Amino acid sequence: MLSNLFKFINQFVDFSEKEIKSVQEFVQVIHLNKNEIFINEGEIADQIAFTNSGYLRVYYNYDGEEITRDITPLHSFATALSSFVLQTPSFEIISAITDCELLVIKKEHLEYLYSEYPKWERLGRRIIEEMFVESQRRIYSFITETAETRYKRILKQYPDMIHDVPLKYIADFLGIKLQSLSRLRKNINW
Amino acid sequence: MLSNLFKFINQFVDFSEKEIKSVQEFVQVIHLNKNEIFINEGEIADQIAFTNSGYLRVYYNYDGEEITRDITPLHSFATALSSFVLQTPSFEIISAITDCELLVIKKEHLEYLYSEYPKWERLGRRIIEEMFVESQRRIYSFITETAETRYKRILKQYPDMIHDVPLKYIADFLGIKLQSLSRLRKNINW
DNA sequence: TAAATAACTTAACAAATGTTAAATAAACTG
DNA sequence: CAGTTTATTTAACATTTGTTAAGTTATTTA
Repeated sequence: MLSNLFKFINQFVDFSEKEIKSVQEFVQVIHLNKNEIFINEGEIADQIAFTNSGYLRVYYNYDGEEITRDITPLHSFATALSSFVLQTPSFEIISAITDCELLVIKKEHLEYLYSEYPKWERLGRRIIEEMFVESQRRIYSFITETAETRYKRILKQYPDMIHDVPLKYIADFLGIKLQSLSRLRKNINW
Repeated sequence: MLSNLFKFINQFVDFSEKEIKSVQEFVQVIHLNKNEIFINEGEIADQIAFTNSGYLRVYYNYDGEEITRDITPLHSFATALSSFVLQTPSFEIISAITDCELLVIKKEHLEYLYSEYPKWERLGRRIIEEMFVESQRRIYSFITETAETRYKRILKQYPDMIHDVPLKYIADFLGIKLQSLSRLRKNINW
């Protein structure tokens, strides 16, 4: 059940048997059905999820419309980040695009692990660093690439995503409208 | 000399006198003239800078052109992040837009502080979290806002920047061409 | 200070993306 | 399976941004 998580974690730090054990009492497995909400608007995000299976999306309401800012790839972490970090009410909503199995840990438990096990603090920092690098990469792609190139990049980087995630969410993720994505797909130049 | 840095640090953690002292032996003050390079392409970024005064830009060569991905606000941290984190050759270049005074710490010293003082690890994590939140905010603005709105946001968020930073860099930062920024400034709708 | 370079603006036309409004296709639900 | 909802496509026209090629203004340097 936790093996994907451990595989992920071991990319960043070497955990002893005991340190690995330390997580088990805090991690909770939850299942979300498609369209179920993990973190709602106005709530203070007190949990972070590792996606064991399925896709989540991070979106927010803007002018009466839902705008998807992020789609979490498989086996990655997701939370309403600014709410989680600053403990302020979330303007972001996180919900399940497909049925999901999540490994969830509460912020207070994470803080406990941070203070009790230095390697956990290190892990937290390394994961955030990694997410930050990816986020910067995405900014690059908004600055230099066309929507078509960004779309091809998704196909390459997350080939499974296209099967399970509706195009309207992918369009948002790319920063264009659904209709523009549809047109772009038709005229795509391989 | 270090007071801006301490002010910045104390937003995130409470350092004791002794912990504050721990930084002083590792922080080096350097001055860059306008256009001088702090981290070059191909180099492995082994330092991170706090901008005590002046503006840096992070850019890279793309198709023979320089593309500015980031302009560091005053009193913030800058490095070629993915190179610094992964210790791989940097494709990014960091250079001084204006004369700069930087407080610089080497990665090895930072790692030492991380391992020796848990609060430093915490500080590192908190600062990265903060940078990550800002980076996500920027992705939002690429997805939902027009270039005009993004430009107005810079004016509001960093009112001094406009005096010291050439528009060509700001245009890159906004993800548009210089000429488009110029047109947008003319037609701006307040 | 004159010449040179860099920064910024303008304009005409091209390309990309948005908007509105529909039609079709696919997936759910009773 | 029929009806309904959701997903996707298409098309015409509008708006935004890019491209190219100038020009003007400001700043730097000999």
